[in-house]
Amino acid sequence: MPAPKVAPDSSRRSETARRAILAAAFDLVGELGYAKLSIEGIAAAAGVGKQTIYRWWPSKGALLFDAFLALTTDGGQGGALPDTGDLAADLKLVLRDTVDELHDPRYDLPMRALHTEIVHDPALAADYATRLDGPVRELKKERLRAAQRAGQLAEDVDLDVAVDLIFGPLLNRWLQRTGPLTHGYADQVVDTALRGLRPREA
Amino acid sequence: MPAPKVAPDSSRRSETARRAILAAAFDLVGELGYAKLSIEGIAAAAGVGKQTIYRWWPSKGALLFDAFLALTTDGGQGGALPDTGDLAADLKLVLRDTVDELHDPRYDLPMRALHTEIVHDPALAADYATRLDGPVRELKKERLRAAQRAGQLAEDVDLDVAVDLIFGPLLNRWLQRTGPLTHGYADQVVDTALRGLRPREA
Amino acid sequence: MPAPKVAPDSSRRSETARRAILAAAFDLVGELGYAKLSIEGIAAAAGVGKQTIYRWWPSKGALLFDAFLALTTDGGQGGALPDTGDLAADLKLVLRDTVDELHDPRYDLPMRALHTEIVHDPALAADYATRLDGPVRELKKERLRAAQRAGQLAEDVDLDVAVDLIFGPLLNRWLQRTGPLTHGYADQVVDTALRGLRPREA
Amino acid sequence: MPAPKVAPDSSRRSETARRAILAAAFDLVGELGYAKLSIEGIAAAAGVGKQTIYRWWPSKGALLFDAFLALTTDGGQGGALPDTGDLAADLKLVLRDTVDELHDPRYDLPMRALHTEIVHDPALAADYATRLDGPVRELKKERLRAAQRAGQLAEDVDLDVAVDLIFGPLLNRWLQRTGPLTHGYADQVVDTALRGLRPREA
DNA sequence: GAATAAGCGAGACGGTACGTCCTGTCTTTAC
DNA sequence: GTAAAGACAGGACGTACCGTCTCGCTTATTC
Repeated sequence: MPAPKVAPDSSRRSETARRAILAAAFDLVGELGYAKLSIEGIAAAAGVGKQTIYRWWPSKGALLFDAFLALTTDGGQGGALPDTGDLAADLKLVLRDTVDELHDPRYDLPMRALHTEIVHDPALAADYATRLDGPVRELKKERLRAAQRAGQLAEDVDLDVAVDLIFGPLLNRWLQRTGPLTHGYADQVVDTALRGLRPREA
Repeated sequence: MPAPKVAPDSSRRSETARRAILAAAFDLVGELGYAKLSIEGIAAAAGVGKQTIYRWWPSKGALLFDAFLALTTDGGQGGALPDTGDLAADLKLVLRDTVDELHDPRYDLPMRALHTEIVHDPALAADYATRLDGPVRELKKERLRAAQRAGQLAEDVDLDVAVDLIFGPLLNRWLQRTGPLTHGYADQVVDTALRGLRPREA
Repeated sequence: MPAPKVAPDSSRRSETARRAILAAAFDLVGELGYAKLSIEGIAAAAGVGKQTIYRWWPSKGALLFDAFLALTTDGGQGGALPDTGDLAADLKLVLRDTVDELHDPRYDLPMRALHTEIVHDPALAADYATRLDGPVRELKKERLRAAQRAGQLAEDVDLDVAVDLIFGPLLNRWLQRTGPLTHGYADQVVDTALRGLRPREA
Repeated sequence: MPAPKVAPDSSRRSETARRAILAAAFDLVGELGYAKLSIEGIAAAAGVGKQTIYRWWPSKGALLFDAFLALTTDGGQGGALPDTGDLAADLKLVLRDTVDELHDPRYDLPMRALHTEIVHDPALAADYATRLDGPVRELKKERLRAAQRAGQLAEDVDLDVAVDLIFGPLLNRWLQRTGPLTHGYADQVVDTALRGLRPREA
């Protein structure tokens, strides 16, 4: 074996530095955007040596991801989706909230940055699927399952496809700016996804 | 007026150089990926001075976009979507083709690169919407309109929303690698989008 | 013969352009200094195409030289050195004038630029020797010859060496800034050169 | 205080890099001449990043100067001028050596380059005066002082002026190529400077 | 007086170098 | 052995000019 690149001993790790780095990363990407974000800048803003970043994160994307995760976990509502019994209303509520969040400049740039890294880095994408998207998707599917039990959703629908249909369009429109991101659009997506495109049978 | 930054006189422009640059850009992004793509590299590969690139394109994204556009236009099928009378079958055909294309390494990296630039550059996004996505979307909507006339699609469906529902999920899954991108998935998306999520009324 | 690079037909030459170029060159080198002087800048300042400069001058140095020559010729006093019969006094007068001229910011930068080019370009140096330094040196030698006839200068002195001794030190001190350039220094040089360094014989 | 531009910590400086840079600079200017000397070229030849040059030297001239200084110091004879008791003979010896050195292609181009930079950069000129010209000039004056003590040089001669008269003409003729640079010329300069231009009194 | 040819302003071109910024590695010093 | 600090080799950035070239236009010959 040619020097297995011993993993750093995380027990000695400075929690202060870690937090400062994640905070600086999140702040800076919000200020400067993805293109102008640099490890050097993050290190300086965090009052940290560059090596401390390189020691613990394999890539800028991984760092960005952790910064996101820290944020989500810390203030995370973590809760399940609302269930008032009216599936359409509940979904519209959630999607409208998402619309609002995507309009928040505090999240806009960092999330765009994260998505960029995911697009180009399969390892990060896997991490994202496991640790961020996965849990959230599970909550969504849980709500849909409840709807199935309540007879509001077809039994034979693949829940992953359902989630893609309901939650994907918003993300697309936001990332690609193919159209305005409004509450109205959120409602239309929910209605259309639930009802389907075909005409009602007479 | 704040320094009008006179546009260069495009009548003097070298068509040879333009083509070499677009070809080099497309080839290089396919070879190296987005992260390692450099203007310097493109210039060298195209046998062109860097200034010739900076003179005519405002950003790496714009160049990438033009490279794409040139490709699409040149070999473009340009044609409308198939219309056999069976909407679901036709859509599945198109989506399956898209799946295959997204698996083609020749397009994978360049398209990821382009999408990245679009995510971060509103001006480019607008250009994309107008010149690439727009026309294609129009073709899609045309097929859907035909389906409406044939009574296969509800009259009151917003066609843009419909397009988003049908064609968006594939793109999302490809970009974010949230799941395998298969013909089966394409079929499921079409069926689910058309039929809707709700149980059939008895 | 491999394409003898036909010389341009100077009969068609635009006198307007020529003058504008020389004036712009002189002005710009005075403003910006040698290092920041560019052909492109001169062409722009003169309202002239770059090619018009490249057509008529082989190098930046040659152009600079012509600019100098034009200036000297136009306003040139051209006259001989003063001859009041008192060699030392006459030389001091001339050297003091030189000191003043070298302090004139209007001439300082351009002359430094010209000297730089001469140092590095033998062809230009030859031109300089023939067309600028030569005539002036001849006038100096003429004055010294008169002094010889008047018994104020040794008959066996090499006049070129004499000129070097009298006029060189000022130039050196100015170019290399090895000391202050004053009237007093000019006087000292003349006295010392004339009298020699040896003690008077008792 | 307007941005103190903190000086780099020279204790961390790499001696290897420093030496490689100075050597490369000296070699390259000898090969290519001043005009074609580039920081980029020096960095490449020295196997060094450009930044390492920009970090430690403020200008190309300063680097050139250090390259010279290193050379002089390393192999420097450092010694005083010869003193056989015969001032004229000793000076001729030294000047003839200088003539030979100025004909040595190994020194010609680098010295011309250095002089060019000095002419245009007062800060560098000051450095030159202090660290290179100064010490050498002191040695020259020391020899002249000895001559004064031996009664071979007038007591009231300003030694700086004397040095200028004796050593300046060679430099001038070399830089401006106003005439051939020979041993004979060196001898003539010494004789004329010592004896003066005036006829001997009967 | 029409044809032809040169000079002209303009500016795009393939290049080189600039000086800056950042990368990821390495070394030094302090804790 | 981690951390802050920062020098290092390397490489891309976007800009400025280089010297060449080609474009229409103007201006002189020359037939």
